[in-house]
Amino acid sequence: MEPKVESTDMPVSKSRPTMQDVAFAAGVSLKTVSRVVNNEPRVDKQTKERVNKVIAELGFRRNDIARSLRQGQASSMISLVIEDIANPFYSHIARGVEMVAQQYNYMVTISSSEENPVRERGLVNGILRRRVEGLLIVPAGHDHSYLAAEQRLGTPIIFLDRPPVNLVADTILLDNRGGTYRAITHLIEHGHRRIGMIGGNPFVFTGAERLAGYRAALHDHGLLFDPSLLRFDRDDPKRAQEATHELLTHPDPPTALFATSNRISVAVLQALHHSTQGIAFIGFDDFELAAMLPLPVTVIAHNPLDMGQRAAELLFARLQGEELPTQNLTIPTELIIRGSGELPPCHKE
Amino acid sequence: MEPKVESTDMPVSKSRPTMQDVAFAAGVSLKTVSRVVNNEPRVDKQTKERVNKVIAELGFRRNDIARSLRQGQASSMISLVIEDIANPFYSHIARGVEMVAQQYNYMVTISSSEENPVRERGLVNGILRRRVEGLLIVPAGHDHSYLAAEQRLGTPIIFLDRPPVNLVADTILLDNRGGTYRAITHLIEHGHRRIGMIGGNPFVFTGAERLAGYRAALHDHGLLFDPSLLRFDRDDPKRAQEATHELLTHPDPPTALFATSNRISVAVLQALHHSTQGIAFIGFDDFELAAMLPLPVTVIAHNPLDMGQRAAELLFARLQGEELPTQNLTIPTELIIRGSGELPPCHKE
DNA sequence: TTGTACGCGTTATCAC
DNA sequence: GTGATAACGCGTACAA
Repeated sequence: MEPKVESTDMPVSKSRPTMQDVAFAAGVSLKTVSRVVNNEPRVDKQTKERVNKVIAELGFRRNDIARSLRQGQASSMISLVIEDIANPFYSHIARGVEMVAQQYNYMVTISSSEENPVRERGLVNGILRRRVEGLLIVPAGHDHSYLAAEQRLGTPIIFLDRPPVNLVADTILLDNRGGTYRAITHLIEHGHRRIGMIGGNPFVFTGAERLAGYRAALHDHGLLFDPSLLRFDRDDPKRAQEATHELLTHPDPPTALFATSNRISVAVLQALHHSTQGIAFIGFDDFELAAMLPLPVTVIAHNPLDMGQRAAELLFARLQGEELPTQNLTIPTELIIRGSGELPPCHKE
Repeated sequence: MEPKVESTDMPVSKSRPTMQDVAFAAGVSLKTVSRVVNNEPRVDKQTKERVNKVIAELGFRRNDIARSLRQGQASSMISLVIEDIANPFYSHIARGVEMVAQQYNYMVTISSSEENPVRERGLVNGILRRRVEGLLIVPAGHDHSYLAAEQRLGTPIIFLDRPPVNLVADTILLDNRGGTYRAITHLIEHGHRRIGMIGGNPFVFTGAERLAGYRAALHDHGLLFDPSLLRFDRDDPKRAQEATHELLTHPDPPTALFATSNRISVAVLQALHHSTQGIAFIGFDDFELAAMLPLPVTVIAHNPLDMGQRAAELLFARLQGEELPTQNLTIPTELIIRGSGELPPCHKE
């Protein structure tokens, strides 16, 4: 296909028109074009029209890279680093962030760290080299002291879902411990004494907090903590299903299960699907269709979209120079009773 | 050149260290620092070490904005414009795009158009002003001729899920018509003669294609096309549920339903949840837990992550100068039989 | 109202 | 090996 040549006296070149080109074609100075482009007040009506016409003809578009270089650091971009955008928890956070960013005419870059500290650091370095104005991060790494210099230079950095390590920064967390405590207590109140828990990495902040909530609930109700009822590092669906089977065939099996994330919940429920044992179940994180399964699923729910919005709002407040002390927000959780968490203990036979 | 009034000594305060600062502190020239930073070959081992030490001390980070200004348009960023990142269909596309982009050390900006042409255009303009190197877009607008100039300047633009209007560009689509044809045929083969369809906007490309597939399947099997069995503009869950009830209470009701998207499927299934009528159902798009509902859901499935990957791969091929004719790819769909689509017709009583 | 000169932080060119 | 100088495309300060 031949590119269609348009009827201009300017040759259709392969290079992008600049303000200089526009100025030349309109017979004005570069600065005048700049004024028109940026809607500055003192420009003659006719000059403005002529310039705008040329801009349209040439298909000129302001180069925001050059602009932000000149203006300091106004790249009008912020970045979000999460674990995996395909996970609904993170995609809802991303949506919340983006909604706020659009109000400010900012773009958002989104990168998935895949829970890999090395990758995370590479991503963050790339982001900062591009001089984005702010960073929202769900950290995977275990040391964020390397961000201190960046913070001092004025780049707002906000941690979501997990706190920073070796760094003081704004942080927005879920009530992991309280939510889990609530879930376990709920099961205990329904008569359960042996409650299995299937989770991810127990050394990651959220994992540790949820484990702490589990232990606290047992302790406060005078129940024994039995490590043989716990399975960790089960973020992989296959491994979560294996864990489920292990617990079901435990010599003294649990009568209830608690899963610490949406992904794990789904895998566990799949494993339980063909089981005839009516085992009680509660999961951390709500998920679509939880209410429509044969046995509707009781969950600890929260609002990740809100989490993203509040994080972004805080970021923009800082970008606009508001002087706030370091913020530590906690998003509340809620027990949604649907049926699976209210089953009574039912011993195998 | 003479007056070097600034930066006599003093540790860095509020301003970001530049190569100039590093050069001064290391007692070398600007260019030498540049060589070290970019790992250029001809630098003395010792000089390199010294410079690197100063870089670490000062916390210097290359300014990629300035770099890309100088280098032409190497912003190392591409952009993805979709309808809503919180929708699993789009978040999986995004994941696929990002996986490929990471291999090339590119960042991805993601923006949600919310199916609004005006917003879409605003987003695209902002993206192009920032001199992003390539654009992947699920278009909402009905005229993309304004992108022709940008294309000629060499920016690869790839359309996903829907084709461009008034523009020739690479396009990656689903087999909407074929998938729908397959679903409807499947229902017909199971004895259905009256098949309801609940969809979104029938004038959007995907909607029109799916409707065409529906009509073709009916026609090829000698069945009458009855418009009273169709409901459109039901992307909103509430409205999809209303549509379901309308069809269930139709004087001569359908014995099977087809929903044209994941969102609509979920809403329809919720509406059917408390219905006692055993109506057959197939949905376009697979979704998590479809297999685990009381009546496992038969769907027309496809692979959005693959769609994102292939789009991104095509984009990078073009960025690297490969001269290909305009590509028109189609992602295949697959009928996944789970039970809901195999119910026989069951007349109300 | 409009134009000139310079600087933003980096890389390319071409000397030394 | 290393360094001086000129771009890149735009905005700021100030002059005309």
